[in-house]
Amino acid sequence: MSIARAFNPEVLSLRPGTNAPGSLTGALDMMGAEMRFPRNAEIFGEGEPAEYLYRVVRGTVRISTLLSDGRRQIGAFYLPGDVFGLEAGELHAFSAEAIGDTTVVVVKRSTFETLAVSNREVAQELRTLLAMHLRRAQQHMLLLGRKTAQERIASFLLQMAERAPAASAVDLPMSRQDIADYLGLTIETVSRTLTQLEHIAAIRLASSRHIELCNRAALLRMDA
Amino acid sequence: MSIARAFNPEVLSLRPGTNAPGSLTGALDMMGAEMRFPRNAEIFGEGEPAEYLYRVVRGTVRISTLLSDGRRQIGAFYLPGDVFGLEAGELHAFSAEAIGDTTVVVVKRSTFETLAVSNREVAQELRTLLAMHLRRAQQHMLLLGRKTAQERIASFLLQMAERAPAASAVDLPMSRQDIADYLGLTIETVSRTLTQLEHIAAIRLASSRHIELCNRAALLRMDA
DNA sequence: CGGGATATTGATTGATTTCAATGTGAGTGG
DNA sequence: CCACTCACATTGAAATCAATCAATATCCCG
Repeated sequence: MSIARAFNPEVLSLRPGTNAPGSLTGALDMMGAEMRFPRNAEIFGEGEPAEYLYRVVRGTVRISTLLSDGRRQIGAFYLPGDVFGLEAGELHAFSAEAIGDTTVVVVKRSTFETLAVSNREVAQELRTLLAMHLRRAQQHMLLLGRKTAQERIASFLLQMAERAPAASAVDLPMSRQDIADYLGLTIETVSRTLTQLEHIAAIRLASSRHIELCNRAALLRMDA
Repeated sequence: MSIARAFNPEVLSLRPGTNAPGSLTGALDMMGAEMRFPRNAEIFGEGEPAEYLYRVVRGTVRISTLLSDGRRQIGAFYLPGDVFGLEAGELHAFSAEAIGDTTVVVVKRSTFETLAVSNREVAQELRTLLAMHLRRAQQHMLLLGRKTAQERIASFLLQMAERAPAASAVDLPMSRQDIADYLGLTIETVSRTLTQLEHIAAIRLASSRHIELCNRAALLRMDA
């Protein structure tokens, strides 16, 4: 049983609203219950009913699926501000786990669907959100399909940098294994490729989780 | 300039409606202008404004993007009945081409967006459609990430079979190159893997475009 | 019956995986 | 404060799968 369902979000205290009513993320903040998940806790599992919509407040979330023999594909990482948990059908196609201690706000999906019926702004936002997820999935597809290890790592670093406070360095919340499973590589290849990028002075590995992008142009060139 | 814009769909004669008003595909059929594209014609190009929504009537469509050095990734194939052309932003992230002679119906996106505002059924359908595309993209991601050539081909064949009239055989509208670019493999690997599957009697290559699935269980086992 | 595009098959190369060992860093308890 | 430990990361050597290079083969169409 996932931790998400061990609690009942509805009975948790509501947090005071912080912004525009009517907007989806606003509604999430206003009506959402805050939940905390420790490192590696499951937020929802593959195949479980998709009852809630989530927004990351602090920490990082990964969604993933397992192949029968244990190979894992990570579908996306969600950073603070990201909304996740939207699904095509009634069931989650991926499972979601906290990477490191993570706080999310949660609202019932049905709440939104009700809202969307009367509130065209929310309906529009739900569509925009879905479209954004679709675009990201397509981008990820491109990355997995025909790129070399070096290109994948370069794309990944640039992608993370886009979302980082400082564009010239990234703090990776996830392990090498997570990166590998996201990029369709092995942990060894990720490690080797990073060292290789350091050798050509495209990056600097300040520590294993903190990477400085010394030569953004070089990375962009690799991004193909 | 893409052929799609060489015509103006609005001046083409409207076809009589054939079904439920209010439904999205119904509206597409009713209000949509029919357009024909010869083999390999571009329906829309990457980076062009996403002004229309399309539905395949006859034929097959592929959406693809090119990497800088010519590598191509096919994002999806659309068969008769499929709706495509929805986009996150204002611009197409992929280009779309007809595989073989193809007929589509087209409506302006703005028409739908107007409709969606007043008609919650259409709004709901747009969301469902987006969600379906997202699910497919995620599925495709899985296929590209950590699967062997054999697993990719098996998945692909099963996926095509699901949509075929007879589940025990598939007629492939696309070339080996298209399959390769969809699966992130080379044409040679696709070809070799198909012969290999024939050798183990999982399939039979009646002709290069017509494949009989002799042993669905074996393919499912490979699907991992 | 060409002729060009499409597909298959073969030989070889090469990138990434796999197997294996070593290194590093954070947290714990002595 | 240091030694210990465990998880995580890096590095090395060998094996493997798919890509590449190259040659036929087949199909479709005029």
